Formats: sequence, C-alpha cells, structure tokens
Amino acid sequence: MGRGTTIADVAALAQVSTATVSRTLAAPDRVSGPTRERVLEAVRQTGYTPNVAAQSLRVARSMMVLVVVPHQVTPFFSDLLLAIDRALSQHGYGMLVGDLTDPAEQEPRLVRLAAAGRVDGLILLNGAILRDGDRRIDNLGVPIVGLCVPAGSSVPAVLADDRGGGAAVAHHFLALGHRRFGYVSGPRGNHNEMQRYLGFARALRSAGISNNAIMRFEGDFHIPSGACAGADFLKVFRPPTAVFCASDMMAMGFIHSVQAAGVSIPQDVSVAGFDGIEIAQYCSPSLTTVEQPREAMGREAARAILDLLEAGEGERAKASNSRTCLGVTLRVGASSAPPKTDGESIT
Amino acid sequence: MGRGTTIADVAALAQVSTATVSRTLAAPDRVSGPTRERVLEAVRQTGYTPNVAAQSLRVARSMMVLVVVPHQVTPFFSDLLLAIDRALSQHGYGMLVGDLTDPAEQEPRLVRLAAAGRVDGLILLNGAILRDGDRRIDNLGVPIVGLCVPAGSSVPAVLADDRGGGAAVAHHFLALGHRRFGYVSGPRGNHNEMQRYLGFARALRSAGISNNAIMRFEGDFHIPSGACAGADFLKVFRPPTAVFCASDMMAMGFIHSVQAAGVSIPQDVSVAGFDGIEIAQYCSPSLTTVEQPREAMGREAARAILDLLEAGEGERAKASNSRTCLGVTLRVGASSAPPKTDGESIT
DNA sequence: AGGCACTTTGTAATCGATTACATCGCATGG
DNA sequence: CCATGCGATGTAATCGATTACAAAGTGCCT
Repeated sequence: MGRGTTIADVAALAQVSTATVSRTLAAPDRVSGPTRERVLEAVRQTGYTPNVAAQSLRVARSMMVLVVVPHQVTPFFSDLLLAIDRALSQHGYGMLVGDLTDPAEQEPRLVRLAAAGRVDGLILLNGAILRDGDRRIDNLGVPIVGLCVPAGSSVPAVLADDRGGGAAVAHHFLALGHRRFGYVSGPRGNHNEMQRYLGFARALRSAGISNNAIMRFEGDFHIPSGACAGADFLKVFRPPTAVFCASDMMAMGFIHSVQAAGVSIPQDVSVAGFDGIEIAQYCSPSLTTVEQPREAMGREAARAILDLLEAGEGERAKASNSRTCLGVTLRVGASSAPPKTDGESIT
Repeated sequence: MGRGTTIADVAALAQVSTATVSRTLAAPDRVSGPTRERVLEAVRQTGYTPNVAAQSLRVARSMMVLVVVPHQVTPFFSDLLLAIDRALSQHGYGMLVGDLTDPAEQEPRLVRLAAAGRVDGLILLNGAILRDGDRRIDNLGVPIVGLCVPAGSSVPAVLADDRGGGAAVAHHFLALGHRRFGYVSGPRGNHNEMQRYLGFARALRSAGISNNAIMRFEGDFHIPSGACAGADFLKVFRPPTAVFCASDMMAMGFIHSVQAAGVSIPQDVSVAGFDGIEIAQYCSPSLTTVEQPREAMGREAARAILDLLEAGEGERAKASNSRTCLGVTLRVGASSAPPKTDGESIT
C-alpha cells in the first residue's frame, strides 16, 4: 500500500469526489470540518501520497532543484551541498546533484534536465559553466542562482566576503611581523580567487608593501597544485616568510610538500588557507584559515532560488541582480607565527 | 523554445501524428526512413525535449535514483557520489541525494520520495537506516542496493573487501616488526568496521598475537573521534607501536593529536588508515592506508540498481541476495615504519 | 485475381492529479 | 415569499506523453 493508491481510492473510501480530496490536501479551509476529517482519515488508512509525476504534469513544476557541482568535490562543497539539501527539503523540494563539468556532456544534460521540466531551478557551484554558456543557460527558462560564483548578467548570487577574508589574512600576517609574502592562486579567471588576492594585496599595499613583491604560485584550488606550489617555493632564493593559499586544500598540499623537504611550519614559513574545512584543523600544524559560513551560504542559496521560484515572472526580473554577501572569520591556527629572525631565508 | 514545445508541435511541423513522433524517438526502426528524417528535423528545429513528468506519469517510472548519505559526508563519500552520478547519468538516470539521518525526518521523507513515485530506486550509503527501518524500507516497493552497507534480508550489496584490507594492514605492520598493536574503531555495530577489525585481528592471531593484546580505542569514523583516540593513546602506559584506524579521517585526527603532544610518526608510532582518500596522501606524514576502489564501487552500485530496475519483478527476487565484493589495495605511505627499538615506550 | 502477412501510420484511451465551472442548499434581506 | 449570494461539493477538461488497437498500403503466393 502507499505506492499504487491513487486519489480516486481515497475519494471512494471517504465517499467524496477526487476534487474534494485534492482540496483537502491543498487548501484544508476550503472544505467543511466533517468532510475534512473523513478525507484525512481515508488518507491515513490508505497511506496515500500524491503521485509527483501527475502533479508536476498538471502544475508544470517539478519541485526539484539541480545543483551543479565542480568535477572534483572538495569537503567545502560537500558541506555546501548538505546545507542546501536541508534547506530545500524543508520546503518540499528535492536536490538533484550533477557534475556537469565535462563540456561535451554539459549542454545535453542541462537540456535534458531543465528543458524537460525535470528541475525548476539551478544552483551553480561552478562558475565555468556560466562563463562559457551564459546565454544558453540563461535561455533555459529556469531561474538560476550562483553560489560562490559571481552574478552573471542576470544571475543573482550568494557570495562570501572573499576580499575581506584576503584582507584579514594580510592583517594577521602583518601583525605577526611578516614582510615578505607569497600567494598560491586559484584557477585562472576564478572570481573567488581574484577577490581573495585583491583583498590580500590591497591590505598589504596599505601597509606599504608593493604588490610586485608578492611572490605568486599558480594553483587550482586542489591539493596537488598546492604541493606543486610548495615544490616551486623550495626553489626560490629568498622565499617569503608567509604564504597565503587561496584554498585550504592547497594549503595542505603546500605544507605537505615543503615539510617533506625539511621546512618547518610555522617556524620557517607561516601558511594560511581559505575555506575553513574541518580537516584543516587537524593537519599538523593546524591551519590558520578564513572560515566561510558554509551552512549559511547553502541556506541562503536555497532561499534565493526558492524566492525566485515562488515569485511570479514579474517580480523575478527585479530580484535578478541581487547579491548576498556573507561575512567570513579568520581562524588562527598553529600554521602561522612571527617570522624566525628578521627575514633570514631558509633554503 | 525548447521549454514549452510539446510533442504535438513537433508532430504538426513534421505532418505526422504524435504517435509517430513518439515512436521515432523511442524505436527509430519502427518508422520508415523518410518519415524518420522529417520528424528528426522537426525535433531539431523546435528544440523539443520530452516532458519528463508526462513520461513518468505514463510509464510509471521517474528515471531517478535516490542516494541516501550519512549526515556527515566525508571525502570518501563524495567520491562515491560522483562515481554513482556518472554511471547513472550515462543511462539517463538522475541522482537525488538525501541526508536522511535525522530519524524524525527519515520516514516522512522516504515516503514522500519513494511512495510518491519520485524515485525508482535507492542506493544506501548509510547502514543506520536499514538497521532501524528494514521492513519499512523494504515495503516501499522500490528496489534497494546497499553500497558499503551489508545486504539486509533482501538487499543486494556492493562492498569492498574490508576484511582483506584489515589483514593487509596487519601483515604490513608485522613485516615491519611490530608486536604491540592498537585499533581505533568505527561506530558501534558498523559492518565495515567490524570486518576491518576482524581481518586485522585474525591476521595478527595467525602470527601468534593474542587479540586481547590489541588495544582498542573507540571512534566513529570521523576526525574528532580520531583525535580523542589519540588523546587516550597518550595516557596509556606501554602504548602500542602500531595503530590501525578504521578510517583515514580518524587516522588524521589521531596523528594530529599525538603529534601535538610531541609523539612523532612513524618513529614513535606507526599509523595506518582505511579508505585511501586523496587528502590522506598529503598529511604529514603521508598516510599508510587501504585504498577502496571508490570509482568502481560507485559504478557497481549504479549497475546493480539499474539491473534491478530493468529486471522484471520475477528476476528481481533472484538477484536480491547478491553481493559484489571489490578488492582493496594497501598503499604504503610515510606513517608506518619499523618500531624504534624493541618496544621502548614513549611518555 | 484474391487472400495473407507485414510494414507503416493514425486514432484514441490512458496515466493521476488539479482546477475552472457548474450545481446545490441554505441563509439573509428586501 | 422570492431573489441573491455564498459556501460546499461534484463534473469534467486538462497537462504531455505512451501505446493498444485499428486501418491502410504493399508485396507475394497460390
């Protein structure tokens, strides 16, 4: 039972029409007290659950949101996903997760999902898709919200205060007495990484440190790239005493590879990351990092897409350029400390 | 366009009936060549995509699989999820992800999803749900596959060779010369953790080491519990020289907390984990661990559920007790080494 | 030439809900 | 006492596809 019982079964049992059953469930105050009781009792007895396909077909809504994730899902993203799922499910929506990174797959799948009416809205955790296919996605006809991706022409976004986080790291390093800095970047063109760098670099400049002096290492947010950056770091002559990595994962990779070469953290180099994933607290040494409010970010993104879904077409336009920016917090760990002596380099 | 065009539009454009359009798409060889061309051209021009809700309603299939994940998603699980998604989407199925750990939410949501015909099948990554609600879930009427979850009465399962992995760790430790062992457990009653322990303990017994001598620390697979185990470890008088943690996350927590107390890994203690998550390679020291074939496991679970879905009711019963067991590989890192001297304890 | 089998296409019922519109009864006011 | 209006309920159209069945066309065999 449960599966297979239709609204007609309930109607028969309660001796009313299907219309009344439907109304009882959708707008209980539009049916009289006694009838309502009878119907609800019948629902209970049969274990009736409305068939979603039929509902969707009729009202042209799938009660489903697609979350597009990057190919590689870091702990940071899984936290976001869980938060989104919780928020969506509270409002009766389901979360469909898709890795649409493969460009060849991208469009067909998006179309199959969105155009086929399988999802009512999109949450993008993946800027790459927007950049490349902005207009295609926009024309899909379903509302979109970017989470951690910049608002495109018409895509509302939920962002963390990347710039502020970068600045916080800079101030922390400066307060410790550092004067020579390194930066391990995110993937080229990534919005978050640029903002983090910007915040970091500006704060340093305000303190009289030329941005040209910031030694840059290329990364892509993932661990191996952090390790590569570490390897590069080992090769430079007068290395920085403090390195800001644009993600925790890279910071971990970086630390791992320089430690393997005998460099000690934070005595020889201070390192800071970005994200605040749980695991970063448990590295050795525990990571100084900027914590992004992942739960709140997920919740906000869900709220944003739900607002768009509930809103009529008219109001939708108005909301489209909104940006929600959430604050971040510097969490000082054991990976940062004052520089050893005045600027004596390791190697 | 795309959204909003129905099969009737296509039919009109191609000057055929809707039946022919449907057939062209579902069984191209059942329509003549010229007609097929006309229809396909019309499909292309209109950008038609079949409405999934209508399809589902008619054929009583949602082309959607629900994956039930634990409340806390570790990197190990995200890897599985991505693998499952890839495999499912290749067959036109979508993946719905749900954290159904909250027992109060569990049943209502499961019913809303499964009984409402929103999903055709379940993949469980979460044994807790089975244990507690075995019969309820079974009665939902949708096929279920356990991944990393023991086959219940009638649930086919895909498992990794936990026992073999445990044994591999034991042999590795023994080969290094260790004689005093510790074990950091998973959550009470967890199937994987028991198997891992069993493999570990049996292999040690074969080598003449009493299982009573294995010092046990309680954990729950997650990082903080590993750190607690580490704290407990520090308190014991003659501590083990080699510790097997039932998950990589716990191993990281363990290492972190003993290192903080000045214990060095692997000089003072060797540590091994289980899972083979990427990040474990980048700890300091890199973790010796048992790698589970996550991609293959996800793929197999997807295959299993798809088989069940394609199979008629009749064949379904036959397949129901199947277990697929995938091999694991020991990956030796820098966290294990021969014991310092013969059994001199630290502290 | 007529009948049979087969291929190709169309007609219309169907899935299970929602909802506009119709209907009925009853109370209220003129 | 009848008209009016409102609340409660029922009737039936509708969403967009699939598919059983019917019909029409073609070729082949006797």
